[in-house]
Amino acid sequence: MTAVQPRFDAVVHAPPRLQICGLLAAVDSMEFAAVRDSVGVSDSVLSKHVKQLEAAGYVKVGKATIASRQRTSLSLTTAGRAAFAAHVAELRRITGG
Amino acid sequence: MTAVQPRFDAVVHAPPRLQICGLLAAVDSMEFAAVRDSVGVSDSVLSKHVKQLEAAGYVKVGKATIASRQRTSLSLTTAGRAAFAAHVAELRRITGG
DNA sequence: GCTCGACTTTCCGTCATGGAAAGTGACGGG
DNA sequence: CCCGTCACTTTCCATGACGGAAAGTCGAGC
Repeated sequence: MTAVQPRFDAVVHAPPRLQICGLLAAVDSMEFAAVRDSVGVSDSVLSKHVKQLEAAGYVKVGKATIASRQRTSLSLTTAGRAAFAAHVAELRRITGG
Repeated sequence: MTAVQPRFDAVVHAPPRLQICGLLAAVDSMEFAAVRDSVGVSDSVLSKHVKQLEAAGYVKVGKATIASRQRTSLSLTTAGRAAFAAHVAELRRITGG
């Protein structure tokens, strides 16, 4: 049984962060700008939410200077994927999925 | 096509209210005390959340004096079921369900 | 040294939320 | 009839989360 233990996680539940996690869960990593545009928030707002996810140990921020341009890549950590999966499981439980 | 249009609904999204809607979606109606205990909140908190759901037209509150005891029953309105379904659909979309 | 791009942080006002406690209305008892 | 109880409701109050705007930071390049 690889069933995830449902666990409500407030850090993941907030709308903007749920979207961020949802996006990152589907890929290996995504760039800051791409996430910002997909989620539809401003730089400062995304930055602040990412900071919270990072503080929780859910997101890893990768800074890199590629082609003389600063590129910040975001990706979920193992803990982040686990927390997201657990939270999604809890949502399904609550919503009768 | 009985597909529900995904639509994020902040009123439904808040944890306590998501639980309330989840409970009510599964039944015809439930009593105030049962919901309060299932959700695990205090009288005042449940009352306030129910009030918000009622204001949004999602929940119908039925007052009845049965067996000399006040009984408040809660149930989702048609709009409430629609909003809940739409929100759940949106959550699935976001979480890659 | 200065500017630019790409984020970050700070500042600030607003709104949501929960706990505690007082308030309300309908009964049933004394 | 007045009183206490039950089952909620409302009010009061203290946090804390959020977002927008604007200033700040940092490496690259001119």
